[in-house]
Amino acid sequence: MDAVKIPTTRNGKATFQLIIDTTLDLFYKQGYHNTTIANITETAGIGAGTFYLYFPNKLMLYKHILKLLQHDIRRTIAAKVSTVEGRYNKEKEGIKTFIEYAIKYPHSYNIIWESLYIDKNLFIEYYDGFAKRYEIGLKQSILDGEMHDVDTELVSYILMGVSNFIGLKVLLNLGTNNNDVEKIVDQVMSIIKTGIFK
Amino acid sequence: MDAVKIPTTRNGKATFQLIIDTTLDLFYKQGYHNTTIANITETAGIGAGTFYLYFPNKLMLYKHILKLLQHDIRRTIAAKVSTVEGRYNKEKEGIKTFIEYAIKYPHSYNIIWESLYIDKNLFIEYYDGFAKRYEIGLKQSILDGEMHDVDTELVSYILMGVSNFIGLKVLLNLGTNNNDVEKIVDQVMSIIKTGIFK
DNA sequence: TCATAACCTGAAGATTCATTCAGATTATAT
DNA sequence: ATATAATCTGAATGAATCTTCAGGTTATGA
Repeated sequence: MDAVKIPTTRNGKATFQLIIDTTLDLFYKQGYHNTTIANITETAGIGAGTFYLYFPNKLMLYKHILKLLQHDIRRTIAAKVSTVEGRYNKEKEGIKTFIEYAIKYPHSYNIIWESLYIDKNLFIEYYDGFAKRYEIGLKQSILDGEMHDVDTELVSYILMGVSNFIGLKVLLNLGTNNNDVEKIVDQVMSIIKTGIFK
Repeated sequence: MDAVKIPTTRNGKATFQLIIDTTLDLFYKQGYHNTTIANITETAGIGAGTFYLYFPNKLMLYKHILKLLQHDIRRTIAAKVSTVEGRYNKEKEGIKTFIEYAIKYPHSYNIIWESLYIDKNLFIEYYDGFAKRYEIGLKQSILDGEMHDVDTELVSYILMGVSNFIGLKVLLNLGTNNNDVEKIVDQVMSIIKTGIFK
């Protein structure tokens, strides 16, 4: 068996969820590679064998968690973006939501990035998928005349790079100005809008 | 002993270097966590005990390598940037050199990023240091009237984010347009210069 | 040349960790 | 009520890996 086994009863579901919650916390604190199965089961207060009732190994558990997080982060951004009009506002809302998300759920941010060092293909799938979605909106904005005729693929990577590094900065508390997300986002947007050179 | 022991004789230096070269390759191909000491010594064709003659453990070897790479990448960029005049040209040269470096030495790029999941402080030190250097140049450009009065800390993170994600894109061969670095850099610069919105 | 320090080896012990499994408990549907 | 499936346990096995060390080789400087 190499797939995740979904429990059917109430007790089973609770244990399943307990494993996921415990693991989220441990992966965040210690990283994927430094977290052992024994580590997870002991912290969760369950028998070692119970783990294997639901997950064939640590990697499958990671993949399962990654999928959950990806859905959640995308859903959150999509929901927020849909509440505003115009590409500029949508872009701003997207970046803001992403950074807020990174601050609110540093676990997620951390675990998604770690995929690069667990299974490179997971990472590629994630960011390539993200970029492709981005491009759809960008292309529309160009058609609408809201945006210059840029290379949408490149711009989607640029925007991901910007969001991710600002997220990283805020998350790791690098530098000094981390207090006010709204303010940070405003500045980022103004730079994206008009460029930095005279 | 918890430090790296530098060899004194010619043979010693050769073995030391052999360990580093072998490890660079293995870390790149398999990642830090999937690379064992036995793995390194066998590939290098030396006895297991020889490793411990120079490095107390894998982490110290990693730190040593990371330091070497950081110096090299910074030196390379600084050298290139100093050959051109004006902040815009310097910025362009910096981004171009960074991306070229990532393509030429994917090992380095990969190993530096991995620090986030080996020892978070190493990662923080690296990028915070990089940002601080960046800021010096940016501040000067503002004084010279070449650049808008932006938040230099924020802009340095934005520029790092952009370079890193473009590097990532090219490296992982994401998307389609990866052939011509010069062309990519030109587009990136034009976006940074004038912004993306009308 | 030869004493000495540096260098090198790989088998062996120690440790950590993943995974199994026989046996026990619990929930649920009929 | 009870048969059945689902759930749970944790000691035990075994595989992978780190690290040491006693003994051997090589290079170098006096």
